[in-house]
Amino acid sequence: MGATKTDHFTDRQNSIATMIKALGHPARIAIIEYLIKVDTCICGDIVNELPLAQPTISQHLKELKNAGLIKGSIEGNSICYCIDKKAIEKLQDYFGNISLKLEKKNC
Amino acid sequence: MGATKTDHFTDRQNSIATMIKALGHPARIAIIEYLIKVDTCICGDIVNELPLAQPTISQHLKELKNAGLIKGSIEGNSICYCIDKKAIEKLQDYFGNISLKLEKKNC
DNA sequence: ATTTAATATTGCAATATTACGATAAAGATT
DNA sequence: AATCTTTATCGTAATATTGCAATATTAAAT
Repeated sequence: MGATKTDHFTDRQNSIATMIKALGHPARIAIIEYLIKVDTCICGDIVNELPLAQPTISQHLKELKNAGLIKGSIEGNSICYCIDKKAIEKLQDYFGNISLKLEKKNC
Repeated sequence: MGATKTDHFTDRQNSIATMIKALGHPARIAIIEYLIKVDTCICGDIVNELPLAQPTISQHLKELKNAGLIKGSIEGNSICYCIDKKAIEKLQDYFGNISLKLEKKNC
């Protein structure tokens, strides 16, 4: 095996898991945190910031983009990346809702 | 390769990524959501609920536990699992903080 | 038109993850 | 004590992820 059985879970569960999974790597956390700091930047900036090779950064950016966490707009030669606020809000809502539901419960 | 270069990121980044990563799988999302619904339960209940074999569920529970997202207390023969509120709050805070920082920015 | 700059893609090796059957471990039940 | 119940662990196959060198792509600059 090795393949996640996505067909056995709801679309919503798969969708939120995909989004969360994209953030479940320190390099991608670091990219997001760097983007928070600088607002927008190009791939090369991140390559200079993090100890990973350019293709690796490019791959991580692709994953973040596929998950909807960042947006990239072509700016002549380079691509200007930034965080998609809506995605972060979605995650915030998800965990906020869980917290709310847990308040009433005890364990 | 295939091994994450954890040594190149901060402890905080690695720690939050580990926690988030643990939730980045639909089965574990489903387990957490089931736990929210029933408050506490034993492994067997989850095995009955989800379309995965017992060893697979046990493995997912282990990962959630290692990440600090759930707690398990021995209850005679079985183990009573429940969500660790503090962990969820930590995640909520993390995304809440990001949202806050993003409010001031535009992209 | 050539060269330079910035990203993406390809191909590949190393490692990690997912899933499950078989089995072990440990307390409960008879 | 023997059996049942519940969960964990081991072993293993299939697949996915991570990381990078080499190369391709695309636009800018000369």
